[in-house]
Amino acid sequence: MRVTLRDVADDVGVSVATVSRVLTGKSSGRVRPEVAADIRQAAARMGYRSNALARGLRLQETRILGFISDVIATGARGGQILLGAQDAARRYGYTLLTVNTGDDPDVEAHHLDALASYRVDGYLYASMFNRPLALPSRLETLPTVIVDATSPTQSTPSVSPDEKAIGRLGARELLRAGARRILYVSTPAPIVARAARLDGFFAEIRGTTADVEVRVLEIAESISHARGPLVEALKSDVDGVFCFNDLRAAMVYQASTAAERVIGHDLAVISVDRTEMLQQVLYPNLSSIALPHYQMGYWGCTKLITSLLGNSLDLDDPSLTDLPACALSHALLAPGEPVDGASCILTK
Amino acid sequence: MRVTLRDVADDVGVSVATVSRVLTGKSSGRVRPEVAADIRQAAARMGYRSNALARGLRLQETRILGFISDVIATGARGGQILLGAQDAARRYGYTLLTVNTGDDPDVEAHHLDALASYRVDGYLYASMFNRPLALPSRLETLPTVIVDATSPTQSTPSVSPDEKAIGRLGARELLRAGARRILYVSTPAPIVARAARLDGFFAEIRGTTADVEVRVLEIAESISHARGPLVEALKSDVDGVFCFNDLRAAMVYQASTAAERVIGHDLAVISVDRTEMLQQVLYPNLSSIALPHYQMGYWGCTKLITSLLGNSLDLDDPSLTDLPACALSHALLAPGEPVDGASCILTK
DNA sequence: CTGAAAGCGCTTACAG
DNA sequence: CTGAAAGCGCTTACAG
Repeated sequence: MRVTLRDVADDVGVSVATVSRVLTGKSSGRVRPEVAADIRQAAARMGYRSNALARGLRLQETRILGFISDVIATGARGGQILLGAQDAARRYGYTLLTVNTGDDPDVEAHHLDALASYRVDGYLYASMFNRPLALPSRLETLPTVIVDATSPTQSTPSVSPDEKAIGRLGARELLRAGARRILYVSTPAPIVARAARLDGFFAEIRGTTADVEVRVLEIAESISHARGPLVEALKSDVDGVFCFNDLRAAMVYQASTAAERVIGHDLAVISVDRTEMLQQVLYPNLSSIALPHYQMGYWGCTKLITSLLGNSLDLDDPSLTDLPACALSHALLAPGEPVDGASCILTK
Repeated sequence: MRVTLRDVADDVGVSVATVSRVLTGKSSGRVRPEVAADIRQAAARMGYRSNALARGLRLQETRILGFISDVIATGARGGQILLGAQDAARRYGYTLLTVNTGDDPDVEAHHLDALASYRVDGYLYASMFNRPLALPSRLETLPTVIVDATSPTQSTPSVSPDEKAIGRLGARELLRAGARRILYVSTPAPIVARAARLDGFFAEIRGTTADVEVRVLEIAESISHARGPLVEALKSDVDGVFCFNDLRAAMVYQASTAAERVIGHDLAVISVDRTEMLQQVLYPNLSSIALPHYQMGYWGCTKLITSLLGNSLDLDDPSLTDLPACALSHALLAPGEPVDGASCILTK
């Protein structure tokens, strides 16, 4: 039913070998140009589409990559990683077999079986947030790149956001906006980003000559618990707030009303995540440092493919070397001005 | 390098035919039980994993399904469709080849080529929001199910939310909470959901004996434009608000502060979408009707697979017949009480 | 109960 | 410049 090499060969009156040579671009100097043209034309006319299974079987190379994520493709951020990876894959003629484990080892095992069955050439292992992430042992010996996480043993290449740079950047923006008594709204969760952003933040503060006071407040993700402490903290003479993420920034917005502090006037606020929905909803617009999810996906996939092909990354390609931790922003702090970039951490 | 049927056969001392029979479950009464046991054991010991490419080539059936979406897998809601589809696929031994078109015809064409190359058995075509959606012509003759959209020509099976039921449900909840002067905050976008939810809403209102007044206000998605009209509207004697979606609900929350109306006290609010992030951020917790994304994905994928297998849907399976347009909810209107369900619209 | 053989659709070394 | 042939790893009708 589907048209095959054989069909095209019969139509033109040549052998399948010749058709194959022409259609895989191995014909220059090896097939008469007129014949090649005929073949290409017939293939197009007949709607020939090479069978990737047969090709994969023969070549022991499928050009399929397994994209494994915990619960990532579910959230908006994870979607961006997937998109970036997909764009990179497309560019090199690869396709992604996506799979979600829901952080369930049984589900993961099932999916790893499936991916192995389809003989994917390599794996992208994506995490829903930056953390040390041990690869399932079955993947340890296979071509794999970790995205938005790091290998605890450094044995696998990975891309993750430069959390310290994010902290630095946030501090810089608040200082630039004139803030001197800063509230740093953090998370109680012991994740990589908590410590690293705080480090970067203080590193930047120490580097300034201004007299700055910082208070760190950790709040949970539930507004009902966070509200009280936040209102309390905002009632003091705070003039700048660094928010660990947009969720907390949204809480700060709510609390600021109760504390009768006007954001953009009494208070400068900077946050991290650039959540689209909150961008549309918060007033005045939230200044937020974007995490480079798309870029990490793109970089991770390119890294994987080039290593599969035995090449190294093309460092002249700006999409590979220019990995900002943030791009444009509604700049509440200095309206109209975009917030600067900070880079990713690439291993190997 | 990879272990094959041949390897297992040699190890046990039988032919590949016999091994194949045992491993595909076609051995009962056709292979001696002891031999079968030996084979299974050897296969497990050697870590044999059947080659899906060879199988697909031989059987002309790959058990791969193409999951095509516009920009859907990028958002949180789209992720849920994908998850549901993935769970259904896994249950039947299928795997998903996911592809994002970004609403770009060239990208779509490229991906359709790729999916055709891999000889996927069928297609799931998912939309980022409920709309009439014409299938690319190449898919028209292939097994396809549309998810979160409807075929304008009714020629392709589809699942989409029962928007009217959502409108009805919202009205019912507001009435139950005692609201009598209702503000219906809609969207100016001419999409299916706008008209259908409004229809359902008014149908429900007309069915009540209470004396209810409704005012419809359409606002765009930008807080800076919406704020003025919303504050204005809320300053009147409104006692209930139906929000077209959570984004608008968040705007209503903001505006209510400026209008000095207290949500949960002066105002009952019901919304649609159940956006997780906003659930965590809005105070008091937002009552929001969830859209059945996971269920639509699950249903669509099951529908596709059963039609591929020549079966019809198993209507005794509750996960297929019980498709609520909403599930649990923080019920601001009547704290603690979950909001009822409303079903999906399934075609064919 | 079991095996030899054909064939799914490709690619490429080999021969001419 | 071109073709016949082998082989990737399976499954299954056919023969025994």
